[in-house]
Amino acid sequence: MSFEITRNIRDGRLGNLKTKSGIIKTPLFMPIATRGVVKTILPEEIEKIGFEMVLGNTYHLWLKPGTKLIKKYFKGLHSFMNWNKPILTDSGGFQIFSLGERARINFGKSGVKLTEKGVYFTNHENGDKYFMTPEDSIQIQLDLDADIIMCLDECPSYPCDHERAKKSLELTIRWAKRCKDYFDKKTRVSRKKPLLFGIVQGSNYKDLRIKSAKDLVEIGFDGYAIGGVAVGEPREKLAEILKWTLPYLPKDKPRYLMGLGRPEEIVTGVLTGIDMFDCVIPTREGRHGRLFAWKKDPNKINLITDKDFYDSINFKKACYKDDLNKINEFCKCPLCQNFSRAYLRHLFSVGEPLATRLASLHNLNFYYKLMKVLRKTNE
RNA sequence: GCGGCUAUAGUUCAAUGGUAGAACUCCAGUUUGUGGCACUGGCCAUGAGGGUUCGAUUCCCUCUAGUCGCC
Repeated sequence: MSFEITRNIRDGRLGNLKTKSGIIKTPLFMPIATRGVVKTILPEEIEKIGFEMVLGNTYHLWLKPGTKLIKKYFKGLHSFMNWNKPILTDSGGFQIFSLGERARINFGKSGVKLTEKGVYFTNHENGDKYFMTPEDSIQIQLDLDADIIMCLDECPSYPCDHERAKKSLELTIRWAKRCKDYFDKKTRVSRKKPLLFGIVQGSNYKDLRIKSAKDLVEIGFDGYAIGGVAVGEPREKLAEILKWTLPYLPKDKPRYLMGLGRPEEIVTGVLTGIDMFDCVIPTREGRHGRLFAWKKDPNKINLITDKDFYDSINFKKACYKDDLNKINEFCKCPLCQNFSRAYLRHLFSVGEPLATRLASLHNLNFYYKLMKVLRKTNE
């Protein structure tokens, strides 16, 4: 397990991340395969675009189909979903809290209850009651045979006062220690160990972010994630939080900004020193008709100086009904190579599933190209 | 030709002698460790003419259009 820095981008790094399923280039973006599938997209298509790692979700996969099936009959998520490159699994912490709101809508109450030992929550789809400890989360992720696994954390929403944020991150730190202890015990004899990442919390308070980072580093992880970002705080807070936190994280370990983001936020992240990203934006917005388009040739863009490099266009709009142009002249995806704006708008307007597939493929191509350009920046 | 029925938003349908509602479309916005096609807003209507009435989209008459039945 190592993180080899090969080049510098300003304060950040460009490197190779070694996992048990292979060495992959950073900075990288992970498409989200919550339920063991990047919605509507085949693994071979993900790989063809260039992505080297996807994100699976402990929460969803635990509820359905359950780890018994995946572990016993498939020996892990790779074989189950037919993806043999690296997989990162989220711990489930974020979903228990973010989907608590959905459970509230469906069943009248969120059902989320935190205790020192673990968290009680309600399945947002059918109302079933569950209890998960930090140890459970690690065990599920080991059963899924992920390459990078995350500590169970509490992710408070915004706004969150200082006292609550402090209590929350202290619980997250105690849970992180338990995750690490359990992980070490369970992987002592393993030849191919996954990497275990800790998650920095602390809302948007400088002292708490620093404390969180220091305490995690003291426990010692294979990588460090920045969590609790893009939960409703003002956008300009992102760069601030990164600048507070990153100096306290070891330079020879990968840093992962959880859940982000928009293209310009990913640029900010890379330039500040983030190595890994994941986000629902390319796939979810694609499914809803919004597509990213380069304003100029991405191979000629300087992302350090050029802040206005793309458009985000809603192709459900009637103004594209008779638009015979390609979606984006700079894109090499199947949609842009073969179809018109009018055709895509038609597919969306009649609700054909191919619309969401083509749009997801397009946006994933955009995000991959963005990462590729960022890896070349200041080469 | 005779008789019945209908006429409300771009479309399909509500309601009412006193501010005309909904769904879809359309228009705008939202989506950040996934919501399987979502969410939040917004625009747009009583076929035409006359009568009764303080007031008619509503009741009455004529016309027009559609629709069904009969010859």
